[in-house]
Amino acid sequence: MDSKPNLSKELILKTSAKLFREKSYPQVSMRSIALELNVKASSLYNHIQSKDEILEGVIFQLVDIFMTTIEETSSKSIKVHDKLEEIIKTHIDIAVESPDSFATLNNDWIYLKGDKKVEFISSRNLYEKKLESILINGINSKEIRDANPKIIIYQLLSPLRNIHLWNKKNYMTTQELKTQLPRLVLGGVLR
Amino acid sequence: MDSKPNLSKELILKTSAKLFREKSYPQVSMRSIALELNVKASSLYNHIQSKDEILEGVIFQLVDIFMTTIEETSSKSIKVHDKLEEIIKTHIDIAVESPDSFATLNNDWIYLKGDKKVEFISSRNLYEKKLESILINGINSKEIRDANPKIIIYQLLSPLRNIHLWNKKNYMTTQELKTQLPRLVLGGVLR
DNA sequence: GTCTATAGCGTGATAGAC
DNA sequence: GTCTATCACGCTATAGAC
Repeated sequence: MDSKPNLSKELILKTSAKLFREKSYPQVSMRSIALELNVKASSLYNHIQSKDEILEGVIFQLVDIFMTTIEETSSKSIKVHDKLEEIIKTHIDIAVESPDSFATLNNDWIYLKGDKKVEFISSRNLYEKKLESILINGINSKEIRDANPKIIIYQLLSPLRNIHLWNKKNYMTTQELKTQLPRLVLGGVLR
Repeated sequence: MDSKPNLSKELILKTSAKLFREKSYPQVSMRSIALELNVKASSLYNHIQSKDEILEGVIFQLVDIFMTTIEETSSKSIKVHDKLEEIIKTHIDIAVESPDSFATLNNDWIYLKGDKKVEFISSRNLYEKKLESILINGINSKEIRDANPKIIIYQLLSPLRNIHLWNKKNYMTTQELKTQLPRLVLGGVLR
């Protein structure tokens, strides 16, 4: 950012997410966010109430998307295999489209405070419950290997929550990710 | 810790790792470490030089173990499948035996500074290189599905680096992890 | 709506008595 | 080797001029 842009909450969130990803939330000061935006730190407070509010904004923008899409996918009348593939592709889409917020969501949620932290953890638990019930359906219908569903969830979600790391290094294209990842991830799950 | 123990560097590292895991490195003050040990913060400095040194100690204890074991596994004359299984089991062992240090290694390495951060990243890259060359051997010998090795690494390492999270919730026993995880993880990889 | 100046606080670390 | 006291610093956030 060289010239002085029109400051807005949205711009502050976007810029902050980039810095949070690079250095993590506690290492990013209000001064450093302001510097990136070519203003003084005190100017930020005309658009946001606190540093916490920035973190909450970045994270819950994505939480809302994840919760909406898992709800939609859950309620579709399609095969379990297709539901899982849809979930995987949604993760890839979000990680590719908003890599900074995605990284912040996954790395910096611990720095949420009070109610917001509780809300985040509840949402995450609910997401995992939805996924678990899809998996249990798949186990019952013999579409999915009969293993502990908790382990399967962990086996599915761990790579998905790290896509931003691996994608950053440009080891592979988004297209390659989208074709190879579902096959590879689901290869150990389906039967 | 109720009574006053004999302070030592080892005890400080162990106690700190527990706190780092709970709250992350920047949120753990020297005062809070001291409180946990029933001493004053200034007393810690008779056993360690700085807060940074604590983090480095916790992390590199495990880095050394990982680097030694990957080296050993690499050079064994066994099937690729068995090498991968050994690597997975080593991760489980370390995560079960030293969950606090393991969590700190995976979550808080970004807070390393200067040379130590560089050294950490080099080690991690070297570890991944070793794993990659095992995988490439497996692809050549047709033991492993022909996919982008970088994606396979990511698919293998992501769950392994999160074992402490899932194990903490006691969803499954260590034994269950050791039997189910390799089968599940490798199911998508082997052919 | 942005600025300068500063309040108020918590931090890592040190000096020096015991 | 542990303590009390304290320094120096960087942080979030606010007050008030423009």
